[in-house]
Amino acid sequence: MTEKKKITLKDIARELGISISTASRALKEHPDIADDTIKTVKAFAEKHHYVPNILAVNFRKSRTYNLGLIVPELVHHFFSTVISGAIDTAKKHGYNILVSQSNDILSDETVACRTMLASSVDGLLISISNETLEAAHLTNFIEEGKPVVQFDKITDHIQSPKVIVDDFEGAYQAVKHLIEQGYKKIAHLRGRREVKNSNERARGYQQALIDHNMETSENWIKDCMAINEEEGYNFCKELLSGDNPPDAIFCITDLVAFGVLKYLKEEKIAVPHQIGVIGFSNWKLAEIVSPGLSSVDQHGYEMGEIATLKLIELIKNNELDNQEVIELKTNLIIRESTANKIEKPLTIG
Amino acid sequence: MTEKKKITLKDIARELGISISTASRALKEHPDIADDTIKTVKAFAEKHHYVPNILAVNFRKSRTYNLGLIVPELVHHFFSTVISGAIDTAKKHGYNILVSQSNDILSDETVACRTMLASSVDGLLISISNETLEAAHLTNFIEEGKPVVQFDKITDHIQSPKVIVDDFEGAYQAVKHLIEQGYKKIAHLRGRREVKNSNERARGYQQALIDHNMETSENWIKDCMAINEEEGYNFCKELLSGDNPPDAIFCITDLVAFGVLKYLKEEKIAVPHQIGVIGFSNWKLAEIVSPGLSSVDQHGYEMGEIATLKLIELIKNNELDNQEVIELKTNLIIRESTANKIEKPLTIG
DNA sequence: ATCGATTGCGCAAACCATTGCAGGAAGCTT
DNA sequence: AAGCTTCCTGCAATGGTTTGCGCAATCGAT
Repeated sequence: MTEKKKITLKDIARELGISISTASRALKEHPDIADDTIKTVKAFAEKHHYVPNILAVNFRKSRTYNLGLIVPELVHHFFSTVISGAIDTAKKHGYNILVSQSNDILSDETVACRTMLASSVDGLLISISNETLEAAHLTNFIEEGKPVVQFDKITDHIQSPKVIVDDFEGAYQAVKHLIEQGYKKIAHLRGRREVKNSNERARGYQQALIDHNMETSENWIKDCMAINEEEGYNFCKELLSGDNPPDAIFCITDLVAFGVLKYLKEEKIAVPHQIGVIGFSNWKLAEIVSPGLSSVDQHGYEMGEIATLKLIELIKNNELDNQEVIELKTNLIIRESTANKIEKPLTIG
Repeated sequence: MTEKKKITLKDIARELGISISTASRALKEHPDIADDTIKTVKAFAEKHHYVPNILAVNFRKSRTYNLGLIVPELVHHFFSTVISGAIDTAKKHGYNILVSQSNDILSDETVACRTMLASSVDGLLISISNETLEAAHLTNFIEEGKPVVQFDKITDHIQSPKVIVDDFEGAYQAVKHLIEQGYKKIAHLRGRREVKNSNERARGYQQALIDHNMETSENWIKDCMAINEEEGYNFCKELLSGDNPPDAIFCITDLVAFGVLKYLKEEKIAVPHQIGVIGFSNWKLAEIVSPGLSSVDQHGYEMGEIATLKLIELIKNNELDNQEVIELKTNLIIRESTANKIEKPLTIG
């Protein structure tokens, strides 16, 4: 195979009759080196396609310019959007991203962390699994002097910057919107009680109801465990078969909302006129299904960008005790599924 | 701040009064080393949490155990599924995956390749962009002695193993299915002419029509350039407004099919009874929309697995001239959107 | 002519693990 | 007792780059 032989600083030095250190410094335009020398060395390097041996550089500097990124699930619209933002941002700053997934299983997450640490990433971006209630595996990073930035699904058990979405406010706005559309009995298909985001959204839901003096009922709140379409379908059925059924449903995420929509369609219950439905996350599907699903956009790409920028900043400054919380605002995206009373052109934003 | 000081072989050697080489060999249970020594060294290493400096090891071995992975788009159901398979497989074999995206732009792809090469991945997994008509950036890899494995979207301009889906057969089966359901005038929203997969699918479409003596028409074939929902919508409109409109549409991908479904719904044209629709790729959405979209499953996860396994194999054997083509069979997934005549329970698979 | 500053460059150590080779020690055979 | 294994261990080089420090030469100022 035509393996191009790579030349090293040593080769340059030998050929040009200078020392290795001079060659090294010349390539970096070090002020100690004469312009002529710099020019010669650079020309020679160029001509012979000199590329520094990155492995040697990494070794010398104890840096890899690789960042670890762990998400619960890779095949997931929101997370892949975040990853996309992270990768693009990292690239801009000369970093690569090493991706791994926890499948929402703590042991997988721990292993992923270990692998990342072993392969010497310079820092870690993580959205924790549902099972992650303590954070020894994350503390390891900090102890090794490698910063961690959490995003979206976070834990307070380690001190690190956190980039999150204002789940409370997003939920509040979603429910407020339902109220403004004239819905009176608003149900919530919520997520697990151990997961902070779920609790925040549930809190937003409740606060909005209270602030607007709306009817509430424990029966209108259902706990989704798996957060999938099927749960949406089943809980919707359950909600509508009880007495005093709701006339609108706020779902923890779009996927659940799709299940709801599916059930309603099967039962020929009109959306949005008989029942309003709103999701969360603004998946690609939300704009594609009909009726279009109103949802709350979480700005995943931006979240990836910001978290990555923050991490790079920490690495550069060797900061390990930063605890900044960056909260992104959500965007209410109004589509047909909640266009109940108001017939005027839909507002977005 | 509590940076644990990492200990090195040197420390072990000093503390135990042996040489560095003995320490190194003891940890590897080298036969030259006395059992007692091995036990002592291991105990000491364990106690002080010795971890070999991976950077030094990489440097010494010129290996990183990192694999590069480049896809056109990250936020994409099929590709994220492939990535998921690749990551899980890599992890099992002690490799990490470095992910990057080309956005279907050649220059981005080239840059991504360069970055990957510079950061010294041990090999590359790539699905090329629509714009990639030559492959100098890929040849670079081979020249550096780093194997490349292509998957899904491939080019014949470099010699490398390729993991692909049998697009021809998948398309053939999809169209055959439409024919069997009694559709008579089958249209095809195809992809770009420069893209191999598109051509294969179009070929499968045509062959199926020919083999079953079906009516054909140039007017029933439309070229999608962006491969999005909008194109599906517009071309569907165009198809149905011409004379001799089709009664079934085979779409290059599910996203296009969703556009088609949307138009049909707006126009209140019944699917599958007036028009049958089938997609390709079996996106998550396909099972969620209603009517459920029939599609062709490409086994993305498996593709990721296989491509990664192949790459690791090449790396281990230092093979650079392998040109094996691994072709995965597709799965026809039948849902409501094509259930025209036949009312019996739907078969899947 | 001397001193001091400045400029340009090289020596060598350091980073850490790996490994070929040499050699010492102990135990065995003749 | 000399010679021969067998076992165990250490020396030292290797990989490529970076960097602190020191040295030499040059130049200007006194």
